[in-house]
Amino acid sequence: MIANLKALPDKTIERLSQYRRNLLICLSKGKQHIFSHEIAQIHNITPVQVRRDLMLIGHSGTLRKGYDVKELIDLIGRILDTKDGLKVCVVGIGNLGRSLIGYFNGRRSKLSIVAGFDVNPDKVDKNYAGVHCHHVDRLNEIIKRDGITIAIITVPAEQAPDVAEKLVIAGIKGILNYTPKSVNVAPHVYLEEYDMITSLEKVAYFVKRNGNAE
Amino acid sequence: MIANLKALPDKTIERLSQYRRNLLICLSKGKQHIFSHEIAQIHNITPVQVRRDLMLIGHSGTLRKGYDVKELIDLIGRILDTKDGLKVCVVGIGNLGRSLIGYFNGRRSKLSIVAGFDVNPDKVDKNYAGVHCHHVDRLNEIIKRDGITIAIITVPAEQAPDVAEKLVIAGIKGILNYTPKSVNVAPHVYLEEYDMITSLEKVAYFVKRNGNAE
DNA sequence: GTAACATTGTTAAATTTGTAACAATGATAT
DNA sequence: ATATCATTGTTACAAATTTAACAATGTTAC
Repeated sequence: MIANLKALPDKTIERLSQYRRNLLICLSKGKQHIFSHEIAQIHNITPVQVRRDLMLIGHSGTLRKGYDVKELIDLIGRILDTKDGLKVCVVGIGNLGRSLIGYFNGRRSKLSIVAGFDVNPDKVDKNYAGVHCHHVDRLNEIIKRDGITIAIITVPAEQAPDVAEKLVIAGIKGILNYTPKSVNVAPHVYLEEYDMITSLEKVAYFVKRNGNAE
Repeated sequence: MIANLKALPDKTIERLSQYRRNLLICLSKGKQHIFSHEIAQIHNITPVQVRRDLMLIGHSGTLRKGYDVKELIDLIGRILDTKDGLKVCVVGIGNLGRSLIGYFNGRRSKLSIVAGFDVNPDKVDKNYAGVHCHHVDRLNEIIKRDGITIAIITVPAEQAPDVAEKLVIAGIKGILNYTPKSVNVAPHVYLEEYDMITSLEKVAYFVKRNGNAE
């Protein structure tokens, strides 16, 4: 690895992922160079922030010509991706789980959802957008067999802590928990949690606030 | 309104929403008092942060007895909720849209999803978990008719900017955008964006990082 | 009744994140 | 050839958020 010895800020990582996605679209449209203010506009942020992020990853643009789109995509890839990619599983094949699988499939080459898990016998051994669904009882076995390192939890909230525990035992290194129930994991496991209800209540709060202010 | 004249920090709002959800569970189990460190443990945060949040909303606990669960729930309600509630619509009745509707229905009394929209004729005029799906062409009409103030966007990414624009014109006050495409809205409209791919790539980055460190 | 203690509420420090300011630079116009 | 200009890269500043420190206080144990 070249220069990313010091950890990049969380928020920069998030933005890099987003930059890349849109840069790929730009590239597919034949755009070869892009200015910081163009990237900024796409993402509703300031050009300064874009330049700062790119500075942090050590990318240099050309004065008056902007950044080379292809180079930038490659560099972000070297930061975000692993050489051989990582395998992901989804635990809980409800609407949300299926939505994630469908959303993802074929989009990002270096991350791939390779397995699903559910307790419902109607779902077990069926395929969802090309992903095979196993019974949760086989969690440990399949994760180890296939070398899966990342798991997404989309089961009913009550079951989340239990699932998380099993995932950690199975050797999972990163968890994305979409249930409203926070889970505990060993410190070496990276945990990211997101809860849609919270987001909606937050929006509601600010709508209420703006209304009061008028 | 009593004391929330000064805006509360974003993150505090998010946590309040989560506290309340778990406090309701505690209450239903008959627990009447709770300590800051108990709340903290549920949410994987520090007791200090909990106390600080509660300080900000002006709640007082009883020394050595903790916080009165019911009082706290009520106070958070006074901050987050509006008296008559707010109406929400979901634009895009795919897996994610349906997941949100199912997830939400009946859970929070003060926010209710009252309408869905889609372009697919197979979905139009059907019900999803009790929510009627209209054709997107009727967006403006229905939003105004029913007094909907909040919208969740779960359409394919390319269509997000266009949908957002229509929503703003229809008078929506808050938008929750779940597509990877960032949208522009007038400054008086509160916008929250979340992208699942970004979260997953972020988890992958930190998994990679932890691995390298070893 | 007194001392020890657990727990709260608050102020201060540290960290993280975003914004502004501006020098450096090379292309473009005249 | 020179001046102007747009744009980058970087440093310094500001705002938001988290963490630490600790005084205040009422409860419990003795």
